[in-house]
Amino acid sequence: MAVTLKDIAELLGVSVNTVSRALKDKSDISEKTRFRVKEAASALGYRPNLNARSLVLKKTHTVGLAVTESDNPVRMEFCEKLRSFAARDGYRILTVSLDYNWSSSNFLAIEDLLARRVDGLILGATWGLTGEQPLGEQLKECRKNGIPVVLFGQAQTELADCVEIDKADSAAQLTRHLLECGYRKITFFENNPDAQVLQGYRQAMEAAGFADKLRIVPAYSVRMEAAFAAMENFLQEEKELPEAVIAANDLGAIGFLAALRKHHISVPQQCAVAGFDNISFGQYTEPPLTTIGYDNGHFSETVWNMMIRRLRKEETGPAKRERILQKLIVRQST
Amino acid sequence: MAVTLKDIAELLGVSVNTVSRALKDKSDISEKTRFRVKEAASALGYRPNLNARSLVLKKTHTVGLAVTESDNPVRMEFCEKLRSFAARDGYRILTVSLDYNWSSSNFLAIEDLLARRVDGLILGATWGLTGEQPLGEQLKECRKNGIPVVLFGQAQTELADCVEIDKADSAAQLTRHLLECGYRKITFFENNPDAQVLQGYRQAMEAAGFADKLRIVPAYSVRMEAAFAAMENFLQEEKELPEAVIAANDLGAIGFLAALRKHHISVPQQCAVAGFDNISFGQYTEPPLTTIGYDNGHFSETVWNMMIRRLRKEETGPAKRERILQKLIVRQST
DNA sequence: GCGTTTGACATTAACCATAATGTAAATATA
DNA sequence: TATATTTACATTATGGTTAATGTCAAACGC
Repeated sequence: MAVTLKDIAELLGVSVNTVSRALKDKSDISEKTRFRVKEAASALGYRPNLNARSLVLKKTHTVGLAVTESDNPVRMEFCEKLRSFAARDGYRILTVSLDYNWSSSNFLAIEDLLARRVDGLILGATWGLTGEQPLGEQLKECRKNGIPVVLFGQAQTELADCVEIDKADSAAQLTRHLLECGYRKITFFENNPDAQVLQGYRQAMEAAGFADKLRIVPAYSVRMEAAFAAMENFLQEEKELPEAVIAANDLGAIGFLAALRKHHISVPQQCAVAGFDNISFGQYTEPPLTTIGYDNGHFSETVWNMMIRRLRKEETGPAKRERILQKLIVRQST
Repeated sequence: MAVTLKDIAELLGVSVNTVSRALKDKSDISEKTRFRVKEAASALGYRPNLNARSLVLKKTHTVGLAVTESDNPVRMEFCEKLRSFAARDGYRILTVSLDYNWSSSNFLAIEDLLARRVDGLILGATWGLTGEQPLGEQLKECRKNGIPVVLFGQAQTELADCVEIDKADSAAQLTRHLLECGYRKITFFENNPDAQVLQGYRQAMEAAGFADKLRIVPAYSVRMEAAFAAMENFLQEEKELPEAVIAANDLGAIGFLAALRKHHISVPQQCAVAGFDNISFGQYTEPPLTTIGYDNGHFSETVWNMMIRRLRKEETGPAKRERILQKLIVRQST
């Protein structure tokens, strides 16, 4: 259906090669022929078939992006910024969403990206990534095939470049801030007992000599509705209000704010609230939210820069590791 | 570098075709050979080259998605849901971001999608889309080449299927709601004088006999920061506070809420606030936001269903048009 | 026992593009 | 003038896959 080089060649009575070279302004073509070819191409509405070109050149100018938590606005913003950096450099981003817990559908999604011969792979790493896992095999395959991989988030592997966010450190910073404010009974809402953030929380509490005040509520607080429900549930069950609560992220903290408001608990007077991620809504909540986060633009740019340097072979050494700075943003919720 | 059918064929001393057929469980292959081939394939780590396959089959199982306002969380959520519907049906979504105003880079972005031979194209339509525009030509090309196109948003063309959001109607509904609440001095913040929302606003005001109360402030209010600034500016310049303000979307409304709070203006007592889109944050603001919007999940599903029906040739007729229902959500900001 | 079917492969063509050679005529050089 | 070079093409190979034929021997029917 679509117009091909062959169609143009047959129309003009020249060879396919001539058409190809003419359209790309290469040598060995007379001005006259070049002109005739370009005329015919635009008259017929020729559009190169990039799949065929990729097949020959072994470059798709496509980078795969596989992310978890794709419903999180911060993550979405990250992906969007990544797309625009990539576009600037002539690459397209093919995005797939992964389950939060490692699953075979995740494996297949990445397999699909590789089957589509992406030039590189950017991967939101929330799993352990030990060598035995199928993902580890995929990463090794990528290395073998010269496909650069950049991980972002919390990765514990040397199999690929990584832009790291030290969640334990950020939790520790946040906890220290709350301690400095004078809060002691600080409760952390986190479903996953192995989460990095809990390590930071524990470490900071213990370092300050308040190990006995450690309090972890095993409830999801990464979404507003879930966090709202978790807080309501918590308020019903507990007799004693904590002095401060930490949510798994800002979305959760916003849910907390709403639940506390519903129960006429003033923030931060009766209970302080803090979250992670520094989402843009944080400065417009009531009260504005104290949080710790990174600059999403800088984060995505760092990830993309690593990728483009690999793609351009400006960087060819072993796996690099970069750490993104977290910034405590103190607002009125603490 | 990557393993091909040929590699397997040579290893086993059979033809490429045999390998291909064996791997796809087709006929004309003995059990023994099939087994040997599959063993070898997994041993070598064979992964089909989907670009080559696409070249032959003329199907990429990829749908292009071109959107404006890609920094809007509602839009991002829409894209994400679309991706998951597509994934369920075995398609990948290749997303490109377009400028809000029609530009040549938009043209090139869509051209790139077509050059990559997407099976279909989903397009966020915020432009007039008259026939003269290059986009109109691209849409005609798609039709000629049998590439289904689904537009969403506000499109005024018969060149493609369209899932429509009647912004004028929603503005009218919102305005009527405010009038019913007893507000009369209703100010609309909208930068674009030709915006559909303003037509709805005017129509509702005039129908209620308050044409003299029409008040439009030409300021951007589609982002929180911009809306915050616009409202502050407005409050400084104007002596008289409106009874209600309408923002171009919920993000803007949230910016308004923050600005009004800063100036100790109570909402909705001194000034009501309303927006568009029904973003999920709306129910967690202080006060919770009155808004009008559609169900994003239903919206994206409708769009995808149109696309998949075209892709599967279950629908082959002329351009279809579907309208998405808008729902007024009254909360405490009015 | 001989023609016919069929099972299990191989061969060839096609998809659309790029790149490496081949080639004939025109021009330049010795 | 004879040879070397250049110009402007065409031809062929290549990329990895699928699909349409080709082929040959074993199994089958009568």
